This record gives sequence, structure tokens and C-alpha cells, in this order.
Amino acid sequence: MKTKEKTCRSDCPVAGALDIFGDRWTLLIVRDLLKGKRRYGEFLESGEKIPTNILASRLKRLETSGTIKKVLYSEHPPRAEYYLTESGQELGKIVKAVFVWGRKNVASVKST
Amino acid sequence: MKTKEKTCRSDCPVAGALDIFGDRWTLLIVRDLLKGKRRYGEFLESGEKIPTNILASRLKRLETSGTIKKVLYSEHPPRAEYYLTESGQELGKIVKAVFVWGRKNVASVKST
DNA sequence: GCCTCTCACTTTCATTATGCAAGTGACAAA
DNA sequence: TTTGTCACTTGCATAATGAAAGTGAGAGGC
Repeated sequence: MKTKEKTCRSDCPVAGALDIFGDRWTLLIVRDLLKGKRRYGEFLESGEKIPTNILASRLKRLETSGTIKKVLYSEHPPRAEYYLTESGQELGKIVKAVFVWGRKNVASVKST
Repeated sequence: MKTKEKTCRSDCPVAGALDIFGDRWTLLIVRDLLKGKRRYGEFLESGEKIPTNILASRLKRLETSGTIKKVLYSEHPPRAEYYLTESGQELGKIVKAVFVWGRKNVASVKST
């Protein structure tokens, strides 16, 4: 019955996907996960310097959408590591394609 | 000499690419271009109802980055059509991958 | 026990971006 | 002359972003 949890912009899969990762930070987190980063503090260390509140909100959104999974490695104090789910791995392929595209087509990056 | 026009977030190609299309609208315009849409008014008709000022700013950014090209089909009054450049076509492949990912992994879209 | 430190966030708040609506300029048609 | 269309631009209220400080749950040293 409940097909949609909230009013969507459209029924287009591209729009739906962008509602999950259509911003300047989310795919950078996926990139870091592909690099093997697992913990909150590690994501903060990346060169782009994501603000802590943004990181927290994006991790939450990725988890809610089933793209990543939060796994506790300590109960007391609560400490967690983040992993890509299967759909997250598939999103990883897109991130790799974005990497290739950016290396070839972004002016400020082409000139290595 | 002038390697970067402005301070970038990092030298990562993914970050550079997201500075061009990392938002909730830009890839929808590319999607529409893939569908054969060419004119301003056509982009406005899409189901997501992009605001006119956002559309104008995104078209400008895509043109500046060399992803699309604006071609006048009338001088007086000035009327234009937009086309994907070569790098835009390559970005189109990513949009198609996003479509496939979204259809498979976005809850509000899966249930068709 | 007490103090300091780390990790993983949360909160605050000024700044920026978004998005709705109305306005503008250049014509074409009636 | 009036109306209409296309492609934007402008104004403004609201929402998102981002810098920085704060919080809570312990761990480790003395």
C-alpha cells in the first residue's frame, strides 16, 4: 500500500538516486569507503575537509537508504565502522566512473 | 602557469566533478538532453519542475565547464538550443548508470 | 579518585543556496 | 495596439551549509 514514504520529485530513478547522493559530499564518502576508510575520524581527515555535522547527516542518509551499514566494534563506548552494502558497492562503480570523467574533463584537475 | 582558476576543495577528480554536477538538478538536465530535449522551455516541463533561476544557473555552469554547448538558432530574438559536448556525452553514460542504480536501489522507485 | 584525552558526534549560528513567484526584453501574431 | 511566447532575471522568504564550540562515554596516566 505505502508505495512512497514522502512526496517525491518524480518517479524517475535518476531523480530518486539524486535525492540520496545528489550533493557535493556524499560521493566523497563513498570514495573514501572504496579506499578502505571505515571510521568517522578517517572521513574527516580527507582533503576536502567535510564539516562534522554534514558528515553525520550524510552517513545517516546513506544508512537509511541502505547504501552503507554501520557496524559496532565496541559497545562501551559505542564505536562503529561503516561498510558499503551491495548497493553501495554498485554505487562505488559509479564513483569510479566519476573519477575517470573528472580526471579527463575537469579543468582544475586535468593539469597534473 | 594558472593551474587553477579558484581555490579547489582538493585535487581529487571526484571532488572536481562534483563541483560541476554535485547537486540535485544538474544530472536531470543531462538526462533530459539524452532524451533529446534541447530548449529552455522543454527542461522546465520535466516532472521534477526545476525552478527557472536554478535551470539558468545550471545551464551556465554546464556551459562554462564545457559539458554542454549553447547554439543559437535565432539571432533576433536570441533563441538557443543546448547540446551535449563530447565530455557531456561521456557524462551521459554516468547518468544512464545512475538511472540503472536508482531503478534497482531507490525504495520509492523500485516498487513499479 | 582525579585529570586529561580521544572518539563520535550534536548544537549554535552566521552565511549561502534554494525555490516560489513575479517581472523583463525581444520579438511574432492577431 | 494588444496579446502571447520564449528565455531568462530579480526579489525575497525559507532551508541548507559550514565553521566552531560543546557534549557524552569512556580510556589511560598518576
